[in-house]
Amino acid sequence: MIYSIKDVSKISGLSIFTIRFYDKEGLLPFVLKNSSGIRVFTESDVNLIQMICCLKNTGMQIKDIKKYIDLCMEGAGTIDPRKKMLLEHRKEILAHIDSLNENLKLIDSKIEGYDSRNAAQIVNAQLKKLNDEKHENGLL
Amino acid sequence: MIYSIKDVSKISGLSIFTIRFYDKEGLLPFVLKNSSGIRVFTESDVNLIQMICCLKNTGMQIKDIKKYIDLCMEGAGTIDPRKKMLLEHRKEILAHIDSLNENLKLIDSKIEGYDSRNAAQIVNAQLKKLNDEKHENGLL
DNA sequence: CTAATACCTAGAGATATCTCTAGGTCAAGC
DNA sequence: GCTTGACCTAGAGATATCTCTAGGTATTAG
Repeated sequence: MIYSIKDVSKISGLSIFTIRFYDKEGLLPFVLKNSSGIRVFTESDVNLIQMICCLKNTGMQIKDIKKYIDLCMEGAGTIDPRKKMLLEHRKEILAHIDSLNENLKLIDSKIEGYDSRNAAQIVNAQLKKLNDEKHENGLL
Repeated sequence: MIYSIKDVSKISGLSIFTIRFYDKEGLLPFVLKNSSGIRVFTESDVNLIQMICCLKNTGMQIKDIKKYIDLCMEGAGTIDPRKKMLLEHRKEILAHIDSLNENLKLIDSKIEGYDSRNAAQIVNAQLKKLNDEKHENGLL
């Protein structure tokens, strides 16, 4: 099974422009071209592109993804440094998740604050209404 | 207690340049200047800046943070839309965390794959060594 | 044969977010 | 009075990541 750039765009969610841009940046050295100069993607190319998306989605910069891909192209001898990169990146993702959860606390407390302020406003409005009624009834 | 821009930089982790940039972008309409034109930050300014950092750290764009701050400046009447914004943003953060965890799975499986490939290589090396020894000993 | 379509490259433009520079003001200490 | 240091503004420059345009080629359907 081979894929056109359009196919890969649909599969990966990257725009065609972005795929070409990634190629220009050296992220896709494994993608071959046919005799007319058109990119022809294999199953394994698509898998690698999915991995690139995965790294990108988790915040890895293009230049670092390139380092990883370059290691992949060098063959099985680079499994150790590749694994090291992924473990390092893994740590950063976990730290990022922690940071998001931490920041979420402040946001949640803000939301709660708004709830209680709203509640206070409602209570105040009700008290005011009661008070007004008393005035109307000449009780105060 | 009042703070200089340098103090706020230390407290917030933002560079002085960034604080001024945020002010230029309209994120800090609450910060007053003294008669010499120097920014003077109050306790509550610092708190709001922490909130801005929190929104920024969780991926909110500056133009959206500005919308939130503008609502804050309008007073208590905007609590509902502010709360709505935060709830919406909260949802996005949770989705982002989910996406990170999802991508993490692929990365983890890749790391595992490297582990087993490494293990396989070690086994192969050992088998090769045994084989070589047998050859040396004339057993094969 | 021609027109439509999908692809190509090189390079310009866009976007978001800083980051820094130049040139100036102002207050404090010597 | 002068220097030093922290601050100011306006605007240029940097960075990362796309996004698009112009101009051209190859394939295919009518």
